[in-house]
Amino acid sequence: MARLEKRDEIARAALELIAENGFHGAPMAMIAEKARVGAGTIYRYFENKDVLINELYRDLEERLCSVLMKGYSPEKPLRARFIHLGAAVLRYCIFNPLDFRFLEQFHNSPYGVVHRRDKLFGKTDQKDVYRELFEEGLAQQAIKDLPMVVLYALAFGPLITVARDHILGFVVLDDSLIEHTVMACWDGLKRQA
Amino acid sequence: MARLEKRDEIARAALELIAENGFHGAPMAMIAEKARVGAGTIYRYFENKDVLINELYRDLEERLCSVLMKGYSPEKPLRARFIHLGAAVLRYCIFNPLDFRFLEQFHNSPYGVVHRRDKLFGKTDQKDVYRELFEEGLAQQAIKDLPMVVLYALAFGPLITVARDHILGFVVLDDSLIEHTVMACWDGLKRQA
Amino acid sequence: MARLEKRDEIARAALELIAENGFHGAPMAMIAEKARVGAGTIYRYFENKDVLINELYRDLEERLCSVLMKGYSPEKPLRARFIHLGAAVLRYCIFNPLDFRFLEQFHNSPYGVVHRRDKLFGKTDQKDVYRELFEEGLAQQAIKDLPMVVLYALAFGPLITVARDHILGFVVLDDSLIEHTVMACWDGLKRQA
Amino acid sequence: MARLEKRDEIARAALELIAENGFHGAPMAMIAEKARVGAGTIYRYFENKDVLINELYRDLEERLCSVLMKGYSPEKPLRARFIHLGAAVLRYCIFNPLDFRFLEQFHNSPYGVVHRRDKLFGKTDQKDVYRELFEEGLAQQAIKDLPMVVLYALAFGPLITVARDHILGFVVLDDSLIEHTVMACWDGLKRQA
DNA sequence: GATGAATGAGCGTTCATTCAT
DNA sequence: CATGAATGAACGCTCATTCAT
Repeated sequence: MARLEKRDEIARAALELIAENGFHGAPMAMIAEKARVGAGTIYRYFENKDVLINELYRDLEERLCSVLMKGYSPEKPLRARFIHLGAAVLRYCIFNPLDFRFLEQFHNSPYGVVHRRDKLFGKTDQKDVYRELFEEGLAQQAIKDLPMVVLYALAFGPLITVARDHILGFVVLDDSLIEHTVMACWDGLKRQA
Repeated sequence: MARLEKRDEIARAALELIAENGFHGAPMAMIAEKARVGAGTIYRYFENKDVLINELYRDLEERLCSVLMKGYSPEKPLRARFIHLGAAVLRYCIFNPLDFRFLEQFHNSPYGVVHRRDKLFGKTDQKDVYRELFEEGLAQQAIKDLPMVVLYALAFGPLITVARDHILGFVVLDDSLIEHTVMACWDGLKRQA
Repeated sequence: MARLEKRDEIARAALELIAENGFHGAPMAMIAEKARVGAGTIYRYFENKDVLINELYRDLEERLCSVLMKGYSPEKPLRARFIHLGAAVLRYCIFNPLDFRFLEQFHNSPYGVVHRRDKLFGKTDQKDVYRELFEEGLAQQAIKDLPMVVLYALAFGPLITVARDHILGFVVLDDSLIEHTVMACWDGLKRQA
Repeated sequence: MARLEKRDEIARAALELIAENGFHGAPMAMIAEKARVGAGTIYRYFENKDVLINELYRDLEERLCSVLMKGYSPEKPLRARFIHLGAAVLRYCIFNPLDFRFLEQFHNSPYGVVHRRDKLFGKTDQKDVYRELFEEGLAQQAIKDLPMVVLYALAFGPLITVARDHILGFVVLDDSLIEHTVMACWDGLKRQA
């Protein structure tokens, strides 16, 4: 098995177990077993459990980001772009429930806090398609004049909540409902007439 | 120290530690130490850690609920009532960050899932002021015709996100911003012209 | 409640719980509850758990001894006397399963060893009807010339085993079977032709 | 150290401590210390304390059984065979006092009750040399017509009692005394002329 | 005298991490 | 390199005993 394959095997196993059972329901030994490697082997690829979790998150963010950008065209109107992105996020979460569950675990933990702080206050220079979109909307006076953080909240807050409820079976999101939910988020963002 | 005082001492210590470090960062021994009682003492007041956590939640829910209803008048128009509730929730979270952090930990855990399921699908008969408000809004065709679960998401999703960001210091919510944020949530809910 | 009544209440509760659950399945708090007294109260009557257990045993031994002697007449022939005693022991055990279970727990524990040592090697001066009977049998050359300890074993070993099996439901001892079992023990003891 | 050596080290330590102090006087930490391994190591070899105890018993039963059968020839007369077995049991207990003390602890505990029930009422298909012997004796009308359970009691009850007393130093069993004791047990079993 | 709340050492068990093979 | 046996600190919880009321 090539080096990268083994790393992936471990990452997949870890993500799955953490998604299903939380950080504390995913002991390293269980991850090793699921990945069909020795327990010690994990430490050749990841310095320790914290590092493993953070790298898992990075991988996931990248994957999600590339999905979001598929079919995204900056020429379209703001609303259409927002709805494209929102629907893509929601669909990704729904069709990749393990990824979503992991993301939730991550965000709701000390890991997530640190990560979010870094993201909001520089420390990272990755361009953020949402930030761009919001800034453009602000410049055009198309969306409400609220702090960036609040705009994020209005856009993502409902999506995350609704995705979790779908995965838990509290609601069934079909294509139409996804669209309507994202449109409702837009209504929250946009300047009202 | 009176019985109730000691119970409260333990509850406060537990809530604080859980809020700050999560369930797994709040061992019983540490709770005992913080509450300045013996480790065994906790078990005179709470059958076990699970029960402690659930009672903490119950207490908190009650406290929050009574705050929400203070000054709530069912005669006011829908929008005004929604904004009253939303602003009250947000203010509570901001001024009681430990309570809020605890609530988040709780909701994002098996405890929370069970609780939410019971709440959504009967099993509890406490009347829910939000549900009533949404049902009235639906009947009046004032808010969007979406499943109850989605309405909750549109109403609470942004508030929770924004409350967390305030507590983490990513944004400062003053009275005006609180009001505007809640109004934006209402825009998300209400039927657009 | 008079002092002795309360002592008895505690003793009965303790015996019952120990019989049913073993020493470690009978916490002091549970004994107190069953005896309807405060946990601390037990310590007014018994210095500590060890003392309680030993006194329980003493009480029981006394009770058993008095039952054995009921209807015992030293004038009857050896065999008849032996059978009287053996059947009485067996019947007592069967009709007082809690007492028997307690005795077993006691004998099979460090308590029992100490007690037995004291009994065999003096330290106690209570006269022992069995010892007398055996000594008489030895003198008459009616029973086998074996050490006293072995004679005890031949007499009691089977009775204890069979009593336990009855209580556990592995066999049902009726009057006839009791008699035959005790007679078989006598066959073990007596000098064969 | 090889895997089996370490398992044995743990098993020996556990057996010794349990024999000397009972199940509750043999905490896992103490077993680990005596076996010179870490506390967690025990759990690589035995799922938990219950399993450890049951495996200890199994091992012991096997050892004892193989000793019993050494030199046992089914062609010999009943009495000779019985005496061979009885003397072998007694000798084993005397020369392996830790094993014997452990067996006693085991039999006098919930573990033992379950095990005995299974043994008496099927659930196990291992052939039992004693049962065979008794059945043959019954068929030949050589031993008393009593329930199997009572026959066991007459055969083993005295042996167990006497073995314990030897180990505790209350009597010294030499070869001659062993033989005479077992013969006395036979007298208890056999039909009297 | 009687109480029962409080204690804290001790229990069985888990698991992130190390290191000899 | 890869392994997985070994570790031991830490966990949730129990209970004999004490002592303020």
